[in-house]
Amino acid sequence: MWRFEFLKLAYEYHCFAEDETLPSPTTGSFAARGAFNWKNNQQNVKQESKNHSDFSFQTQARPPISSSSSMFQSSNTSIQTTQEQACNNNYFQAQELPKQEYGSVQTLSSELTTKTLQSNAPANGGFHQQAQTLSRKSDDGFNWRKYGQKQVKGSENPRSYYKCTYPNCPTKKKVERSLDGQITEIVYKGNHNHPKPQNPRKSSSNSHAIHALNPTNTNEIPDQTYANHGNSQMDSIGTPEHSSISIGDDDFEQSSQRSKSGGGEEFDEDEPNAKRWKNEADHNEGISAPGNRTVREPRVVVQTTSDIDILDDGYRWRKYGQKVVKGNPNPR
DNA sequence: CCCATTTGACCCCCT
DNA sequence: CAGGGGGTCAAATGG
Repeated sequence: MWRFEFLKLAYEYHCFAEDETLPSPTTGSFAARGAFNWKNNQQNVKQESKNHSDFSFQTQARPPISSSSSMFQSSNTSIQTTQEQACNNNYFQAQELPKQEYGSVQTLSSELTTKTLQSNAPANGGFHQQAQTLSRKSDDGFNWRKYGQKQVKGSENPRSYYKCTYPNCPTKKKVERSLDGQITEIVYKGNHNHPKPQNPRKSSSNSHAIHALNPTNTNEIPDQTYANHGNSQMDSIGTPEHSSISIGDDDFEQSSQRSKSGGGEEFDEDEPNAKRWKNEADHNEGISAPGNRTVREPRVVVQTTSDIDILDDGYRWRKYGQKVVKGNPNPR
């Protein structure tokens, strides 16, 4: 059961989604990317795409029965495209906003850290197994291959690096796990340039759960479409990964141009992606917020700093109230 | 034998 | 300019 919550500067819009198949409550953030170089692990294929989006989220185990909460925030880092955000049954697009605004968002949630998640993560064995399957077995419907693991300074949790096994797919993800196996953070990089595999190789139970998602289910988690079909309501799965911003809509090239022209963070296409990803991750971490609320439904929060009141998510929103929330200078 | 994972080494961006 | 550190490579290992 997921609940998406769009926080929009002053007002808060709610879009509810329920999805029993989501692996765990997550907290995340978005960041768009510029060009990057992709090097295939086995073929050493250098591939360039001109746009690239990241989606990072921090996650915590969902108790076997009681569900916890989650939320992710869209970082307005450098996504400069059509400002589309959708919270619907199976598709989600984050909107791009000028980078200047990012700082405020970061400040807004800068204190929300992974540690908070960890502290609230249940330490039961059931979750451990879930965490194990989360990345290794493509519970998100995609196949991932682990290509590295490293101990990151400042965190005692090892970080694993995965890449999508689909040929030439640039998508990667980083998974950080706590010592007990709980996933504390996942950072997605790139858009899948292919549809979700019909039969995910290693995805058994989870994949079933994913496929069980009815496209007509209006409460499904935001979905990520692969780059070439950004606007399509393609077969979707309810995983955070699919929430990665489909800023590209059509293809990487267009997205890149948008990113550069939008005054956002400019990425040199020649720049190796390694550090870029690092920076993005930093951004994401800065804006990521933990989903540690003990509400029944995991909550997804998308924060934008757009000046317009209408969320360009393809849906119409009617403001039905405004309130000053304690501890928040901005009226809700 | 094939494929995925492990893991130490290397690359290179950032400070 | 150099060192730190994150990201990636690729040989070794395991299933």
